[in-house]
Order: sequence, then structure tokens, then C-alpha cells
Amino acid sequence: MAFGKGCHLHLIDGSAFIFRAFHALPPLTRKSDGLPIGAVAGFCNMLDRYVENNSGPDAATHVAVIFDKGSITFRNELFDAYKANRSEMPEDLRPQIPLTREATKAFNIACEEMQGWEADDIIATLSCRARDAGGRVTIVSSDKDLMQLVGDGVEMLDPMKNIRIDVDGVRQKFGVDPDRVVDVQALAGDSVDNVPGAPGIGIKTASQLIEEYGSLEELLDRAGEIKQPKRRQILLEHRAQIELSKRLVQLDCDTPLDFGLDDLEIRDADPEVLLDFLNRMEFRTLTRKIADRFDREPPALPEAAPQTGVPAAEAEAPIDHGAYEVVRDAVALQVWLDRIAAAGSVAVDTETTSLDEMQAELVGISLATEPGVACYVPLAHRAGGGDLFDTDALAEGQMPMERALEMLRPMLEDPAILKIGQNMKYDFKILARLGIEVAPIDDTMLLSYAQHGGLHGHGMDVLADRYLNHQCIPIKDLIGTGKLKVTFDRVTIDKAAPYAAEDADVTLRLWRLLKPRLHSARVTQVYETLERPLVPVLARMEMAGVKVDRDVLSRMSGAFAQKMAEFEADIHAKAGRPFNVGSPKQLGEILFDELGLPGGKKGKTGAYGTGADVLEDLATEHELPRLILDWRQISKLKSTYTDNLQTHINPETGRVHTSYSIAGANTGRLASSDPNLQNIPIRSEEGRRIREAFVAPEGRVLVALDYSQIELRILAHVAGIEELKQAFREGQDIHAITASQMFGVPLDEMTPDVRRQAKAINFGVIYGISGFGLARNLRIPREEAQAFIDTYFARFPGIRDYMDATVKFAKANDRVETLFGRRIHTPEINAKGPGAGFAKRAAINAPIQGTAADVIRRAMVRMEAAIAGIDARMLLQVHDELLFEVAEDQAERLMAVAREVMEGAHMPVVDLSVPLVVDAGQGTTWAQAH
DNA sequence: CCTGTCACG
DNA sequence: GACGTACGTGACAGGG
Repeated sequence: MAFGKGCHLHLIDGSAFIFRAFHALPPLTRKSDGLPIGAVAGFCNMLDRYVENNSGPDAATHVAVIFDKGSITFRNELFDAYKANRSEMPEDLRPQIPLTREATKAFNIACEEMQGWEADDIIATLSCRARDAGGRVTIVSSDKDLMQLVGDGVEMLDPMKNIRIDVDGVRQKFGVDPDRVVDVQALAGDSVDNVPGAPGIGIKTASQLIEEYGSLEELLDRAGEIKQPKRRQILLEHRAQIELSKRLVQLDCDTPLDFGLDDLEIRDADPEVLLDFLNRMEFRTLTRKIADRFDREPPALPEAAPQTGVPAAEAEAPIDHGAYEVVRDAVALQVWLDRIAAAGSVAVDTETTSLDEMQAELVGISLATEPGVACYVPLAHRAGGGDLFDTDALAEGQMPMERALEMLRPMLEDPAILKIGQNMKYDFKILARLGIEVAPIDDTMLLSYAQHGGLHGHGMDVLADRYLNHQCIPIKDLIGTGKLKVTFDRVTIDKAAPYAAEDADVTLRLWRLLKPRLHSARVTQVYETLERPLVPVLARMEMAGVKVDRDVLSRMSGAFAQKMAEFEADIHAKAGRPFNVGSPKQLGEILFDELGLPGGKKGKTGAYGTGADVLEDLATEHELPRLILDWRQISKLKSTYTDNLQTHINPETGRVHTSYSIAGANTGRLASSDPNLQNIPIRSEEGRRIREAFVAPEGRVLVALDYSQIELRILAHVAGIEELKQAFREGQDIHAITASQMFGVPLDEMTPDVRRQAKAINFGVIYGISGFGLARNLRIPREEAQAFIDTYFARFPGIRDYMDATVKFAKANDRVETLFGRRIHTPEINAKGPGAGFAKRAAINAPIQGTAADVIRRAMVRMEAAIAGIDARMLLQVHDELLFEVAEDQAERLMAVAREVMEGAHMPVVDLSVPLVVDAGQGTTWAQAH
């Protein structure tokens, strides 16, 4: 049928489909070879939905998907910066582009593109021709650049919101009729495509002007008549730029095409071809759906590549709690051990009485060898029904703990059998306390962290929900919460088994899903060198613990209590009445309502802010704020440190055992908790004394080694700032050098204050500096701070380049990377609103903080072997510092060896152009060691 | 359970 | 054109 009256042409904006599909879906990969395939999957789903819905009076008789081809078009000849600020195409998307063309053809839909023209021009040309031939046109896109084409039987369809955009719709968006849209765009410009327009004029103003003058040409000719002086001036001055902008936004209706409208007539897909394509892409669900529609059998899946050998998770049986076995005797356990030996790998999970691995008692172990094939081995459940009649006696039907562990030990320590866990450090410690050293291991939490750090949490519940679409049994269903909470040994075996075995089953399924993807995500090295080997290292550090002198803390607590009481009396007297000093709400009312001090600012909750910076400013007005600050400092030290730390001294070891989370911090840093030993005071003299309670036992000393300025060194390296690198090579004072370079002050005339300001800027740069932030930090006017920053960037333009490049990379790839290849995702980077600022600064900071974190991780992994011949133990990590305990007479040797490991930790993977320098100290307390 | 505050790198 | 902003953590107290 020749195209004409009664025909309806649908033109699909292919690029818009692709980008929408890419950003809407998680980074799916083809199972057999890891090829990124998410955008193709989304694209096919969208095409399929389109085909399905194409019926009824509006149905198309002709259809085409139109793509861009190449990035250089005739518009670049007009204006070479056109679309110059476009982010680069994400690397995961690039290989998918040709596949979307193939997909279109597989659906038997016309697929058109022209070198040198944008898809929009082809769409414009086809629209014009179809309209001229008397037919209707629907442009399937929400791109506002296409709105100029609407009218005379041409409409747009926003495929996501499923709303049609006609002439009225365009008027709503642009305030003018479609034929004047280009005039408005020419004035308003477009930051996305880098169309300049008229500076300071947006869509609102532009449409007003065009409404008033009728057209752009008329407006420019009569620009002298405009009343507002500024506006008049802009239009007169930028006339050429505005005219150029119009030519850039004006779509070309005369694109030379090597096909005609008749070639676009709708055709049914060939089931053979379409199913073959979908099958090659390994889209199971869609293949099945379409096969059903054609009433055919779905074709057999292609052979999976041998290195993975893993069936698709979605094809696996759903989780069935009834299928799990409870292992109650040696015969049954031996069957499982044989099964595990044959499989070569096993998922393991321990159930215990506590989250504190140093106090927890083993209650049972679950194992899984294949999806759905899992068991629970109860070992220490108590008798009774989980009710009032509980006793301490063991429940019936459990293997003796000793016997079970003796059977399990060879398997758990067998170098030929991989033990898979979720947060393996926990299970490693539990079993280590029972004399079993689990190895080798894999950890699904860390597999997820290495691949998806920054995208979501890595707890089992999150992972199961996200990757297996399964909701795990919540632990509180078994042990309850709050006052009624019981320990796991009080849970009956029949209730415990489904929960426990499920954990092993889920862990195994996650492993089969996540492990093969390591390589295609290019984080194998990250996982193998920075995550997995850290598990036993951290486990041993945590088990070692650090000796804390309770008496020292307790004496300090007493002294602090007395001091606080004195402050409180004074504070109440100066406030005029007693109140709770620890309540910011009450304090705010006293300061700002009752005493009438100036500068009271209420936050979003309606409460006055009483932070240290606010009180600091008020200290010149009144005596009270200073007293509050002093009281707060003591109160913090007492509650968080001298009081709380005592409760963390393990009664058996007399030491404090922190817990490090490996996958907690987005940047690759560790986090310490229960207690947090990474924030023990040091900056204030009062607080520093807390460190006197961290001691070495008799005959031993503490040694502290810390990287000097590691983040600034990394910044100097990645940004390639020659002056800073030189300064580091020569061991100079980096902040003084910065100050000298910025302000032109010779080093020997440097004042502490100028140096202090340069130091603040140096740190600010690492954090993604802003005038506001620096101003607040230095307590100087914002303009002054901005001037400092401008001077800094003028002096070190490489830093600005680095920052811009980092943000650009993040925007294109939704992630940044450390020098060691750690990927830190930045999902908010392309968001709009205030969140964008945060994401930008975080993206600038992450490669620097993350690279430093990688360096010390590498040092820690190598440390154990390096100090094997020394009577020493690594105890703590504080981001850029390692704390050791060592026999007194071997301290010097340890310092030399450990320093060498730390200073060379980046080699050989990364060769820094600045040296890493480690400072060392020793003493009988942590305070002295610093 | 959330917010404000403050300890660290 | 205004808004709101230094990066990363964890613990405690107060207050619904």
C-alpha cells in the first residue's frame, strides 16, 4: 500500500529508548560471557510492549525506529561546540548500541540512520513527507526538540507516561505554537546540547517575547523597542549568537534519504528470526513470552561458557523451606561431607547466641551445596519449647558438638574445598575460637561490595531481595525483639532449621550469581587483593584486641563527673535557672529566648541550632556558651569514652575487641564499631589522655605507624601537580609550600596563620571545595574564601582539571574509580536538586580517600607474612595508621619492617610519582606511641 | 526511631 | 535567581 491518506506513521526515537532502558535497569550481563546487556533487554521490552499495544484506531500502518549515527553532524560545522558538553557514552553501553539495531531488525521494524544527520532530522523529514502525503504521524519520544514538528496531523507520544502531546501540549511547554518553538529555543538556548541562546533568558522570558513580537526575526529587528534596558542590550549584543542558535535547533526537513515512506510499512516479525535473536541475548522471560504468543516452544538455551558453568538463577527452583534437611547424627553428616567433597565448594553459615563474636556460643551450622540443597546441623539448642519451661539442658536429637566439629574440621580446613559465606569474618571468628581455621573462603557480601559499592547495602536481606527476589525469614520471627528477645539456642530446632538452612541456600545462590560477574565488572583484582584476603587478617586483629586499663578509665570518669557537676552549677547560675544542659532544645530556649542572645537560627525541626560553631560565635557575647562547650567536651569524653569503653572490656581477655566492617564505607575505608576505636580523642589535650588507657602488657610496647599526608600525596599524583610532587619528594612542609605558591610569600617569611589557611584549602580540595565550606571552616567572609579558591586554582590549574574530569567520568559511568580499580558508584550524580552538589563532592573525594584506603588494605594484607618472624601483632587500623603490640626488644625491628611494607604497599600495581612516607612511634601507651 | 551533637581520619 | 553546600564514619543523649 502506498503511503497516503488514512495511513499512520509511527517514528520511534531509538536513542531515547536506549538511554531510558540503560538508566532504568540494573547493570545486567549476559550469563554466558558477561557481556553487558541491560540496555538491550530494556530496549526489547519496550519494543515488545509497543508492538503489543499497537492496535485499535490509532494503530500504525507504517513504523520506523530512527537512530543517531556518529556524533559529528552538519551542526558542528555551524558551531563546533555543539553538544560539546555531552558526557561520554558509558563504557557498558557502547557495545550494546549495535545490538539495539539488530534487535529492531529482529522485530522486523524498519531501522534507519544517516551519517551526518541526527535522528531528529530524519524524523523531521519523514514527518513532513508523511504529512504532505496526507497521512498522520506519531513521534514516539518526549524530546522537546521534536515539538517544533507537531501540528497538521503530527503528534508526539511520551512512551513512558503514555500521554499524547498535541498543539496544546506544546503550548503548555513552550507558551507558543509549534511553529514558533524554534524561536523560543533559539532565545532560551539549551545547556544539554550546548546551544548558547541569549544569556540570562529562559523559556519563560523567551515565550513572552515571541508572543509579543510574533517571531524571532521581528523581535530582533525591533529589539531597540524593548523597554527593559538589560534585556534590550542582551538581544542587541547577542544577535548573531541567537541567529546561530536558531539554525542549530531548527530541524532539517530535507534530509536526503535512501528510502521512502513505503519502505516503512508495518510487517509481522518472523518468529524464527526474533526468537533466535532473543535467545542469543539469553533473555529468558521475554523469549518465553514471545514464544507463547507465536504458540511455539522456546528454543533451547545456548551452551553456557565453561568457565562459569552456572545455570541461570532465574531458572533455579524457588526457595523451599520444606526441602531442607536437619542433620542429627554422624551418618547423615557424612553424607553431606561426601556431597561437599564432590562439589568442591559449600556455603556455610553459623548460628550463635550473640552478634558479638567474642562472646557468642555456637548453636548450629548450616550447609548448602546447590540451590535448594541445604541442611541445618543443630548442635546446642536448649530443651523446652521456647517458652517458660525452657531449661539449660540440651534438646534431643543433636550431635555432640565435639563430634560434629571433628567431622567438619577437615572439610572446613581443606584447601581444595571453597567455603562460601555471607560476612565470612563472623563465621571465621566463631570457628577460630573453637580451634578451626576456615580456608579458603569466598564472601558474597564482599563480592557484592566489589561490584556494586555505592549502589546499595550488602547485607544478605538486601542482596536476596535484589538478586533473588526473595525475602528472607526475619530473625525477629524466631528470637523476638526488645524485652522478650531470646538467644538463638532458645529457638526450637524445627523453627531454627528453615531459617538457618535458608541462609546457606541464599548465600550459595548469591555466590553463583555474583562470582561469575566479577570479571566482566573488572573488579576481580579488587576482590582478590583488597577484600577477600582482608577477612582473616581483620578477624585475627579483632580477636587479638587491645589492652585497656580499666583503672585509668575509671579514675578519669570520676574526675570528669566532678568537673561536670562544677560546670553544671556554674551554668545553672549563669542561665538564671536549672535546666538539662544536655538538651539542645532547652539550651536553645535559654540562650535565645530567655537571655536574648543574637543569631538564634531555627533548623527545619523548629529547634534552635546550638552546635559548637554557633556557641563559639556566641562566646564573645556571654559567658554561658563557653561553659556549655567545656561541659559538652567533658560529657562526651565521659559518656562515650571513659564510661562506655569500660563496658567493652572482655572479661576473659581483659582487652577491647572492636569489630571492623569491610563493606560498610562507600569509599573502601573500614569502619569500626562496638566500640568504635577509630575515633578515640587526640586533637584536644584533655581527650588525648584517653589514649593513656590503651596500654601494652608487661614486657611489650605499642608501636604506631601512620602515613604522612597520604591523601594529599595521592591528589598530587593523580592531578599531576609538579610543584606539589616536588615538595613531597624533597620532604618539605606541604601546607607552607601551598601558601607560598598561592600568596607569593617566601618560605622563611611564612606566618602560622597564612599556613593555616593554606592547610584548610588543601583539605578543602580533597573534599570538593566550595566557597561556602571554606568560609565556614576558616571563619572568614565567603567572598574572601572564594578569592582564595580562585587563587588556588589559578596557581594549580591541574587540580581543577582533575576535578572536572572526575565529575565528567562519574556522570558518564555513574561511578568513579581508585587507582587500584575499586569502583565506587555515584548513583545520585546525575540527579537534579541539592543532592547533585553532594554527589559531585563525594565523587571528587572518593578516588582520593578510596585510593588511600586501598593502599593501607594492601599493607595490612602483606603485613602478617612480613612480621612473621617478629613477636608482634597488628591490633588496630585507623584509616592511615596501624597500631601494633610487640615484644619490647623487637620494637625497632618491627618499626623498620612494617614501615617498609606500608611505604611500598602500592607497588607493583601502582607506581606513584610521589613517595609514601610513614611516621612511627612507640611507647607503653597509645598516647606515647604517637 | 530520628535528630543534633561531636569524636576521629 | 535562589538555595544550600566542604568528604568519610559511629556513639550518645534527648525527645517524640
